[in-house]
This record gives sequence, structure tokens and C-alpha cells, in this order.
Amino acid sequence: MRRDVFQAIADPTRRDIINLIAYKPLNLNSIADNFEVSRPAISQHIKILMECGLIEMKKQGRERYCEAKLEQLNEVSEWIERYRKLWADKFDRMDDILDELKAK
Amino acid sequence: MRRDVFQAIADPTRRDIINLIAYKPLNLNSIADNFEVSRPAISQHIKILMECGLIEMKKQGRERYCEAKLEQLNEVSEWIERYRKLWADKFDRMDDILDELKAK
DNA sequence: ATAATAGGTAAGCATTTGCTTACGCAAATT
DNA sequence: AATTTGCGTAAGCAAATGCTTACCTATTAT
Repeated sequence: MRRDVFQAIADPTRRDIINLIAYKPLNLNSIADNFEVSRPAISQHIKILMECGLIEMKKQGRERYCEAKLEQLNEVSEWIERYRKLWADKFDRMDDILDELKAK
Repeated sequence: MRRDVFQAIADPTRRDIINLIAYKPLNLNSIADNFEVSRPAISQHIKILMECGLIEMKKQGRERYCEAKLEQLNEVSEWIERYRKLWADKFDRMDDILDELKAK
């Protein structure tokens, strides 16, 4: 029952779920429509995503809207960023980030 | 046998292994000395890390030196960065990165 | 040559994971 | 009031995971 973000995003279906609701919350059945596996399977994935805070649910009548809490990815991001300065292409990527910033 | 980086870093022991050799390659037994589990267990973890390119091995006599190939983390990093602009704290983190750059 | 060291790998096992079908209940529709 | 819809969850199952012990080969030391 170690439900951490690293493990949550290890499953490709769960990553797809996150991707699906990143911009717009969806209710559970709408999410399940996008996958080949059964609704209960999706329900279980969403439970896992909730347990590590990557998703929050808002009840709305009989529907449950799932909203992505992407800031939870920060834990993973920070772990990786610790090593970024050791990569060869460090400055190229920094340039990308700078360009992005300037574009704003 | 889907050996992708996401799954590789889902295991805390494997993350610790990466952390251990991030700056300095170590041979397998030296790595295993840092963990409570057996040497074969570590050997199996390292096999997984190799299969997704996160580690490369250099034979040196009877020793095998394990070197972290951190650029493989890029796949995870890129996946997360796609969502960073959706976080609330985006610009705070950008400031951090800028400060880091300036310090160089 | 013999022994010690480094490490790969198989077999066995308990636990976890991911899925299914079946069922249950609350909210909405008719 | 009866039915349909949305969704949680239990039970069951196959496969994957993580570990152990046992054994093996190759290199180094004595």
C-alpha cells in the first residue's frame, strides 16, 4: 500500500488518464470511454491516482468529476532535476526554458 | 517485460541505486553493500536499470562498474514538463532555474 | 594449483498488480 | 413508483514483482 507518485505514474494507463484530464476534468465514465479496459479497471486506477493526490474528485449529482492535481508531479520533477546538471545537454535545455519564458 | 524508465524508477531501491552512482560509478558489490537486501536482489535491480538504459556496465577485470546514464531520465522529465505550465507555482520555479543559471 | 572474490542466473515463494465479472446503492429519468 | 445511469467495491484469477538460497563461471590472490 505504498502509494507514491512514482509508482502511480509507472502504469501507462494511469499516465493516459492524467493526460486525458490534464486540461479538463471529466467524470469517470467519460474517462473510461477512452480506454479498452472495463470501467471498474479505470475506477481502480483512479483510486490509486487519488491516493497519491494526483487526482481529486468532485461529486456532482451522481457523477464524479476527476480533476488532475498536476502539482503532485513536483516530487518526481524535483527528484529528476537533482540530476539534470549532470546531463550532457544541460545548457541546450536551459535555453529552451529561457525561450519559453521570453515568449510569455 | 515492458521495461520503461517510468517503471524502472518506480521502485525506491532502484532510485537509491541511481542516487548512489549518479556522481561516481561503483562496482556491483560496492553498491550492494549499501543495501540490506542480498547481492542477487541488487543484481536483478541493476539488470532492470540496464534494460532501460539508465545504467551502463563497464567490465574491468572481474569487476563490473555501473555508471548512471541520467539522460535517460529525460523521457520522464519531458512527460512532466508538458504539464508544468498548468501548475500554479510555475513562475516561482522558473525563478529558481534562472537564479541557478545566473550563479553559473 | 588452490583458494578467494566478483557477479550472473535459475528455482522457488509470497505479495502485488491489473484485470474481469458480479453485485450494490444513490441520483436521475420515465 | 419503476427504471436507468453513474460508480464503488468485492471476489477471483493470471501475471508480474521482489526477494531468497543455491549454484555456476571467470578473474585475482596465495
